[in-house]
Amino acid sequence: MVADRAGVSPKTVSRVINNERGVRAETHARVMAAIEQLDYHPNLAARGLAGARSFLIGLFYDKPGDYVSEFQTGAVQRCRESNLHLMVEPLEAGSPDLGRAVSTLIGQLRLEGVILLPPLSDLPVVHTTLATAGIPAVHIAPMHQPADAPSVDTDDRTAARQLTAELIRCGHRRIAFMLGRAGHRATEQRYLGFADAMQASGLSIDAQLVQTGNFEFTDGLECARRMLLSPQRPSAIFASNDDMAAAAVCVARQMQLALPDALSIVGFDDAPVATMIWPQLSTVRQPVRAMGRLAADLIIQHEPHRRGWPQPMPRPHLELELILRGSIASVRAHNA
Amino acid sequence: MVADRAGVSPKTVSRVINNERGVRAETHARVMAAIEQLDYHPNLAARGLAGARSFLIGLFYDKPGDYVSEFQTGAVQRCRESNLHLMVEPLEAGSPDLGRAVSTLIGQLRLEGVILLPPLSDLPVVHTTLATAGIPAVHIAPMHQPADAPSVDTDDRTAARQLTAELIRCGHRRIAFMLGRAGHRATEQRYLGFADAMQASGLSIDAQLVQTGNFEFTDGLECARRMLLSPQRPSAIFASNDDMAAAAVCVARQMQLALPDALSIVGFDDAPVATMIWPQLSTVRQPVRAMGRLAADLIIQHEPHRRGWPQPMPRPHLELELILRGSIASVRAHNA
DNA sequence: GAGCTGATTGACAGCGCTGGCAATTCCACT
DNA sequence: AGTGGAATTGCCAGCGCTGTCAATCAGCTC
Repeated sequence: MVADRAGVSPKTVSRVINNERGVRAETHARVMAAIEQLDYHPNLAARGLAGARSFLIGLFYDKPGDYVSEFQTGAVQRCRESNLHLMVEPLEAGSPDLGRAVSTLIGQLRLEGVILLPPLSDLPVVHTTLATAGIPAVHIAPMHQPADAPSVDTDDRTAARQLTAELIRCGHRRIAFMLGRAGHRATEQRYLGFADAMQASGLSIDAQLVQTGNFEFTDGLECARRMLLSPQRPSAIFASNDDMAAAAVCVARQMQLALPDALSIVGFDDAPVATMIWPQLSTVRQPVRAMGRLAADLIIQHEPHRRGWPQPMPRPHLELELILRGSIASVRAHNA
Repeated sequence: MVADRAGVSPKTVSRVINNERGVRAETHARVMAAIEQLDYHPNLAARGLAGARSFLIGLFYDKPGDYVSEFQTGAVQRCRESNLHLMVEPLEAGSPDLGRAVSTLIGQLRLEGVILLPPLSDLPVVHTTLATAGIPAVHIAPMHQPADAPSVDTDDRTAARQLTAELIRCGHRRIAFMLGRAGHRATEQRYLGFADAMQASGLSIDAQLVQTGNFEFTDGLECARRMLLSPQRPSAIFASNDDMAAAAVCVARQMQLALPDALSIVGFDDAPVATMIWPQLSTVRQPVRAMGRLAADLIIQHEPHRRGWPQPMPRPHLELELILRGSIASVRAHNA
């Protein structure tokens, strides 16, 4: 069809579409014109079948949420630049036949690569199944970086250190820390950053003031209560995410504490809730969309050559952005 | 491969996979066993190419967010039951070459159907492009229901009426209303429901107490301020979504109003923020995941026959769930 | 047991494109 | 003009399945 109109063979049209070299400029133009006029769109399935590829990248996630949506938007953007498409697949991290589910997906779709959002990025079944099938996978913020696959991370530790340092700079000495879910890289890194800053300033961490909140708002309520009821109340709370920080705000309010003067609260993620409460949360913004973009990029960079990953294994760390808002106040002399 | 092992022709394997009738039970079992043993997964691209279909449904959205992620999860669930896959595609509602983008997508992917999330569900370009290509589309909560395509809606009007009635039952008489963005079906329906309830109780709506907030938190702040500064302060505020309701909470707090006693506030959507502030918002929960499921279902029901949509055009309305939480208080005698 | 009908099954071509080559064209240089 | 080598282009087969239709088979009837 297009070939006829351009007066060339189908193969030449194929060459133009795939941007192969060795097509005379004049021919190229003629073909492009024909494509344009006929509003021709090559059939992905046929291209895939003939070329033994799929033009598909998978994005596997567990729980839906803001994060997923934002991440996938970034990933799709990058995919488009290379004429690929993103296949989103919710997967149950706890399911017993997760492995089977994954192998069905990759078997049917012949995905060219897969992006794993946490906590899937830490499940051995997923990793093994993918590796066995020879499908390149990029792990997002994994707890344990796989030796044979790249990962995309953010430097949570540094950001947590900086945010803690800011609290210290404002005169806070007793700072409570609310941990996220065990087994998440973020949980570990954010705590380490907090500890770094405390240690650097010669401050001790009161074990009573470190509570585990699993990243959930409701857990955060409980943690905050325990913290604020402790004999020596902290002057600041660092929550590992904004949901829990919001919980701390609620509890403080119920206890009639004047915010932020009587209690500074900071979170992490810059979730929507961070700016929907008063005082607005100081927090750390994650470049989620950029991470999606980068993850897709790693897959795409890898793809054309079909060799292993470049060495050293790419492990980009994206920078986080400190967002200081009204939830931090300086400690008055009598509190310090 | 599988055919050999089962001692049948490839065509019979195909029949089994596609669940076609006319395969003897014994043969069917033999093929299934072979499939199982070989861990065989049919190649989607090949199936698509040969069968002139794609096994792909598109989900087009504009802005990422919680809603999208939740919706798509429901849609994928339904797709899996029919061995289909969901292709998510962020599209810029404002872009001048939106039409071209859509036609490229459907041209390449040969989507079997498309689900349009608002505001895309109201853009004529999208609808026309899809219709021209003969691709079934389901419009989610469109402002104007297209005559030739089904839509999935929620009964916002009824829910808004019920929630307003609840406020009235608690003794509220002066109730302010915060409108969403103009041109959204939700904006209109929620207001109408509010007006229904007011009228049913013989209450008048003070024009000063109806403000437009565009569904944004920041706009909500401004609206709430105007409402609460008005000569006769309302005893309750109905915000068209939870983000704006959260804004009202913030403003009320800054004005030292005791919540919920001095001011009741209700929202809509049951967004995450609804339970992350104090008092927790009374609101209306949208069955987002169920909507995703249903939208996919409509496409899938339509597909096998390749005829037009059934008549009358399916326009399911899902029920919303009233969620009553702490943000509503009864009006004291002296306020009423 | 022949004959007939409907249920199963298989043979074959082809979906729309891309690899792997062979054929052709182009161009610089003798 | 003749020649060799590189640059273009086309031919052919086939990717892994399914649509079509013909072939075969099982179960009955007489």
